[in-house]
Amino acid sequence: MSRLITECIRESIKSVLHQLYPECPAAVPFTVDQTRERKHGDYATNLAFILSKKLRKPPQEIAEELLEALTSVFRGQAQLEVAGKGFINVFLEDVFLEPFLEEVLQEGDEYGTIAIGNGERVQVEFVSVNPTGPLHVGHGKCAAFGDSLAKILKRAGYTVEKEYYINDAGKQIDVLGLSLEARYRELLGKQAEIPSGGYYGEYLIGVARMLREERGDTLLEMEERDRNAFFRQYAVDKILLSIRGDLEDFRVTFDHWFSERTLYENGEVEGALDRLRDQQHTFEKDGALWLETTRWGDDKDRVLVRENGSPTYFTSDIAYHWNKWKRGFQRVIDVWGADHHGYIPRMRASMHALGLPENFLEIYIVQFVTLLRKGQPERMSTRQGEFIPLRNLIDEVGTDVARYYFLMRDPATHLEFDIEEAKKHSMDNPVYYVQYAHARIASVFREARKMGLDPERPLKTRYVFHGEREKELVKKAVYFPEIVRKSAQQGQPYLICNYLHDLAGAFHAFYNHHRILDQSEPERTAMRLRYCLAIRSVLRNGLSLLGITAPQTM
RNA sequence: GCGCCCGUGGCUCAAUUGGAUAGAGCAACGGACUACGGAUCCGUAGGUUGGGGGUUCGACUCCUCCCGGGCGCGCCA
Repeated sequence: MSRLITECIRESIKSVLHQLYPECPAAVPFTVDQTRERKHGDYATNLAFILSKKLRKPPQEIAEELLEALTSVFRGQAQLEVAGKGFINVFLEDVFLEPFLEEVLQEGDEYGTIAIGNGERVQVEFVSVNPTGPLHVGHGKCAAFGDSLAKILKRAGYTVEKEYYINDAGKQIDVLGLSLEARYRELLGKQAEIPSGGYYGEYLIGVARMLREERGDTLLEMEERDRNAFFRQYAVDKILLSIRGDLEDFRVTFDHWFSERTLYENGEVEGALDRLRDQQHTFEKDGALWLETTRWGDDKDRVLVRENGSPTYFTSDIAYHWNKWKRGFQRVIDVWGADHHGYIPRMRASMHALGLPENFLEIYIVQFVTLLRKGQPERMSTRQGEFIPLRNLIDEVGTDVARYYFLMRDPATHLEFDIEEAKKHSMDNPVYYVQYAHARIASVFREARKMGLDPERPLKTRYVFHGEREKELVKKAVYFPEIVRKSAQQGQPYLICNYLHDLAGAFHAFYNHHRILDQSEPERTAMRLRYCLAIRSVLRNGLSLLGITAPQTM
């Protein structure tokens, strides 16, 4: 389990706080964090500003009062100063960093594991694309995000399960079956037409070919009801198979694939309806059954059961989330494409109607991707067939690059993805920049072994930092657990990307300014090898949270 | 029309969630050790944070009104 430097500093500050101001409540919400500028020290706290309101004294005065006590608490570990209008800056001594550096080396691949999740059971549901066509690039962004978020939450101490919800019921699937049937008939030289609102994509022709190969023309004689059911199921199975294959090549896997149809088959849709009726949140109008979602801020009430007696998609979705609750998850995360954001209010309302806790459902909205190719934007829409399959992107730029580009930004913002730029093997490309740092360390280790040196050998002396660059590098490396925490709390993998890029930069600078392997300076060489070992662990662990490889050579 | 998201150097994005003089990478320009991988490093230039008003010790961040862009507003899923 990795320790957090900021927590360490906070604890020391808290002890002083109790001595000096016993009247203050235990939980004063002050922050300790890295400074933006070197001259402000390594860490700074805004404690004096926070206390100023309670104590009715100017921040600067309070900071001065605190300084003496703090200085003695941190003696030998750090130097302190009051600066600005009341900031207390912390300048760490080298010895302070030593145990944290040792921790990286000891924990290795486990470094960065923290315990904020307390084993809480969390489910992340993402992608969940209708099995009516292949995955496109926008789905790829959702896939990378959900997968990485799950990894990060796991690292932060949550018990995480990943799930894909298969929408294998409803009208769209009926239309899909009919579309496949039309393609099948075409292949057999029969008159056929794809129904309106149907699926014209070429992939269905491929599916139809497989079908012809397996069954010849025997399906034409089937009874209509059986035939429809058969085409539906066949289309869903084959398309799901290809979706699963694409996801695997994108290194995205799921713990569960949950079928919407089973909710109907097991009576869970009825069960959810009963529950909603019992809670008195439904009413009948125009022959349909409604949920009064406006009660919780939706702009309209929503239909649960149509006039013709069949439940809406909304209803099965409520049943699905009720099912998640019954499975014992304390929190569920839904990752949705931006086109579904209008769906949020009714979904939240339905959670209230079921009587579930306020924070049970968390929804992340992933904005669209604009693919650029030589300045030309390429739009995508599943319905019109003018989409770019995720498969093509993987084939063109590779999984590492695609995942990094999807993850390097807040998913709530529109992403510009320039394919030509992403293909360049140069410093334009942040993925390679980070991976190169890792490969470089591997290369240094290969050289070291040739010289008979073992980077894993523990140090016999104390660490000494030769210059600011070295210290800077180590300081950044041991900040990793902090980044894992922030990233988990905010649900933001991009913080990991930014951090890794920054750490790689610090390493490249270090590498260019210092000779690591120097036979005339064996002790310094040993220390630097230890730093490299630590950086390698952090780079590796960080990349693994993104689902990106850490190569030995490039 | 209503709702949600977004607006930061020429381009793509940060800014520790209200903290100190708004930082990086591309692109531009100028440089780097006959040694560990030059896919690297060092430096220069570039800003009224879309605009106005407000809240306070302090605003890119919060409130309000405009402007511009994206998405949504089915008894579809």
